[in-house]
Amino acid sequence: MRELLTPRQVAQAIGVSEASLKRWCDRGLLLTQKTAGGHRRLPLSGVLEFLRTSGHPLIDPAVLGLPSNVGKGETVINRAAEHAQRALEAGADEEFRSETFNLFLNGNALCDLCDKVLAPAFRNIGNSWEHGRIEVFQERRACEICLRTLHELRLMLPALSADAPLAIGGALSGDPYVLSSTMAELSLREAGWRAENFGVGIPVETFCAALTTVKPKLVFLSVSTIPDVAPWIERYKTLRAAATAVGAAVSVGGRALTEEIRRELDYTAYCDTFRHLATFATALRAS
Amino acid sequence: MRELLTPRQVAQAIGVSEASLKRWCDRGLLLTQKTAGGHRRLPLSGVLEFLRTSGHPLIDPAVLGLPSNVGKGETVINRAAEHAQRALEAGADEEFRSETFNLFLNGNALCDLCDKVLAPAFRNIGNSWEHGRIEVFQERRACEICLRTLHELRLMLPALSADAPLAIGGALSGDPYVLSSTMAELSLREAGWRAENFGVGIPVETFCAALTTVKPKLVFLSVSTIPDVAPWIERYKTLRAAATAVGAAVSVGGRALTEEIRRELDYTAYCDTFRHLATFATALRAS
DNA sequence: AGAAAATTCATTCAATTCGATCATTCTACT
DNA sequence: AGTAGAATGATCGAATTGAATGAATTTTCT
Repeated sequence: MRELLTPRQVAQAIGVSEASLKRWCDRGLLLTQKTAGGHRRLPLSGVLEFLRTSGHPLIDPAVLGLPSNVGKGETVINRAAEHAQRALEAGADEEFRSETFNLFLNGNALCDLCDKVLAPAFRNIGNSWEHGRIEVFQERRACEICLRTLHELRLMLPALSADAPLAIGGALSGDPYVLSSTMAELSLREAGWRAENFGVGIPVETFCAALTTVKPKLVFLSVSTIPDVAPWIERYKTLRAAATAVGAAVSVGGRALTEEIRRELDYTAYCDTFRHLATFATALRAS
Repeated sequence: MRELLTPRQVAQAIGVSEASLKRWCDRGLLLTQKTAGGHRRLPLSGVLEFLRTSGHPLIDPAVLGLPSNVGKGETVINRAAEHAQRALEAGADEEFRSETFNLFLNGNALCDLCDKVLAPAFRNIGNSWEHGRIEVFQERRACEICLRTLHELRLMLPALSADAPLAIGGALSGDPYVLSSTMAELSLREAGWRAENFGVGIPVETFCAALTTVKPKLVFLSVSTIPDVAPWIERYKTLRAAATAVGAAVSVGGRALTEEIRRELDYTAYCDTFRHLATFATALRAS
């Protein structure tokens, strides 16, 4: 834990503007040190003292332990993934939430957030789990926390325009990974699509029924695991044919889709990343 | 989402003058925090608490970030289940959301909301699905919508007190129904517990590991389906023994727990409804 | 070590909120 | 009907807040 904090960190942690915080420092409400150049530095103990004596609420506790740079730089993003992983494994939902929100509010697109922070974090969590470094409940708890946060981020997206095209999607039966279809849904919503996520374990037949019922312009399919390749490909072909019949595009993605499997498949777009999905969807919408 | 609101925002939202609102704050009718400069800040959860308990109408929901038509109509909890079912089957998420919020703001406890509206609605949806009246995707979409709304309601609960006891829970492997453990989590949080939901498909061993790691005071187990009774009971007994070893209570619930099966089980409490769970948890907390 | 990028500085300015006071409306009781 | 007491809404000057500015400082790279 860091000892000295910048005014910005403290301002964010207690939920006031930097200007007000500095005024409080100058009024002596907070113990303040100064660098040789005149910049304020606030010892953590003094901040805690202030919180105790003034009764001021602590809005964002996680910031007090976090590095100050919340930007878009590569290193920042990498560190964010590690941080997210640690917070998720520890079940520190507040910390994870505030870090994710920071990244979003600092202008990172949701699809990039998913690609560069959340997906890597869960890849690592998956690794930890396979190597027995963490328990299953930690992985499940992490999913719950992340899902909650994603749902909250969804609320922060701008309202859809009336002419937003419809996309439906999810994962076929046998695929238990709920997060990636939610991430795909969010990426599409961010790109202006009315994306409906059906979740995991959707039989192909009901996908086809949905295609004819709600007539989407796009079907997104998240493929995290394929228990048995040959029948899966057959099922996919059924879906693809149904989509083509109603003029819907099909985008597939997910780490189970190896190059070999993809060679067998016919699709409108294969998306390596959620960013790919978003750009593809934007292009499709324009046409 | 804004955590803290200014008196002006709240005054506009509930349709009274700022002067009156400030008097109410000073009389303790609304939970109020103050900035170092003496300005009032009102946490959203406290405002909602006030609205729910006082029955005061909500004039301008948009200010609080709520759906635009909450607080408008008289929503009776009796017909609500049917309405919710229709909206969920149709994928009308906004409609479902605003109706659920209405019920919440009208002072209905979350556990009652789950018991009297959401659970019946999903029972009916399950029936419709079994009789082929709706497609699988409609049921899954309904789950997604409901889960999102539950997560949103979670944000509206007042902050946990520092001494809130810890509860963990979820559903054992083989149980696919995610909603009920989330409802249990919410009911417990409303009752002042720091409830952590691990979700579905938790192996018994990792439950035991969690018991020794995080040392909860309560384990809640949601049982919607039991694929094979005898081994399930064995697994449960392992869990129960581990809980007893660390002094944790065990509450079970769910429609798969028939009377026959319950006779075989040893537990601290069997909860027919989420209301039962809440009252049991409150009693346990008091001791 | 040096340059570029990011952060923080002090200050100003418009908007908001403070506490207090006053006229009006509502309610309960005789 | 009449009145006392309480709650409401409006208004006031003083104080607080948050955003923006250009200059100075710190951090992060090469």
